Amino acid sequence: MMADLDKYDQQILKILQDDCSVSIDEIAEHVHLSRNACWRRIKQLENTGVIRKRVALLDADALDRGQMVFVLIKTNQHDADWMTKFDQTVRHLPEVVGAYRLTGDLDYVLTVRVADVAAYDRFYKKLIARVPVSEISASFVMEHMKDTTAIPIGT
Amino acid sequence: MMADLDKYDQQILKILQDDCSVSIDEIAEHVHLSRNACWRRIKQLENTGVIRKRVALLDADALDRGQMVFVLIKTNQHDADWMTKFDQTVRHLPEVVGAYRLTGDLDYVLTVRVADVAAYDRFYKKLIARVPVSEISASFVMEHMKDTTAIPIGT
DNA sequence: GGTGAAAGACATCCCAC
DNA sequence: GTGGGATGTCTTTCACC
Repeated sequence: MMADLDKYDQQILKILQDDCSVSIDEIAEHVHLSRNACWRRIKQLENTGVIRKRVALLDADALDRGQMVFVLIKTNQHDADWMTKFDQTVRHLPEVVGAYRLTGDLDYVLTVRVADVAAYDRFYKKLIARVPVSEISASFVMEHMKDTTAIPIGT
Repeated sequence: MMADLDKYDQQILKILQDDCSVSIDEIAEHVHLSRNACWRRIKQLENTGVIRKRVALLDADALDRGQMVFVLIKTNQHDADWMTKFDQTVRHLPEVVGAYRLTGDLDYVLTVRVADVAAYDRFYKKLIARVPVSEISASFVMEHMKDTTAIPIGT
């Protein structure tokens, strides 16, 4: 799976996943390549899908979504129908920003963004109205110690 | 906490958190404002911190970090010293991309990005060598059903 | 890989409303 | 707050070493 990325590519990626608003000239200066060489590499990284997209990260508090919640879920219905329903439900509920199927004791974990505990309760009622789950527990985030979209490179 | 963002600001933010490489002209066209009005609004959203940063999202597989792991942690040492040590440990371990202190039965959850199960084991050994935890369990992500950095707006 | 040059797109800022 | 227009910077694409 690992594309063959040399140290120049890795350096470029490190910069861009921290701040993609820097100009190509600045990148070229940091990695000690010409502007053109940098540009060509970035284009290729985009075309090969190593760079998936460029997005703005917003302040959740400013948008009244300051409360992040981890929702741990177990099911007793391990059939394809239930899975499809669950899948569609979490995709459509806007509060859900992450949904993962897991190994181990847990079956699923959701990451949910809401304004406050009351808003979570409304979300919870919506969720269980649409798909039955045998066990569900919410853990509210009290402190974000670390939270990055940057993937560790070369460590 | 909620900044007073009108529908124009909200539309602009929706576009940028999905793709920040679009030009201001395109945004202006979509929200039916002049290029200038859009530009001023974006600058203000940046200055007030509603737009925190702009980043490139990379393909974890291409960087050999395709395995995401949720690490659920409980401690029996609820003192400030332990907390400081734990905090510093997760901040310095590059595999950790998210670390959250929670309410409820769990104390902490980490999101970790590694190449595979063997790499997780190496991480696990590093972690417990640096800070004692009374209970720790790893759940490996089998399927990413949803995974977005976009914060739900106006829903 | 590098240079330079040229075209156009783009962000930026001043002005008037 | 809005839009129009001038300006300079940047990206993008050449051809070529």
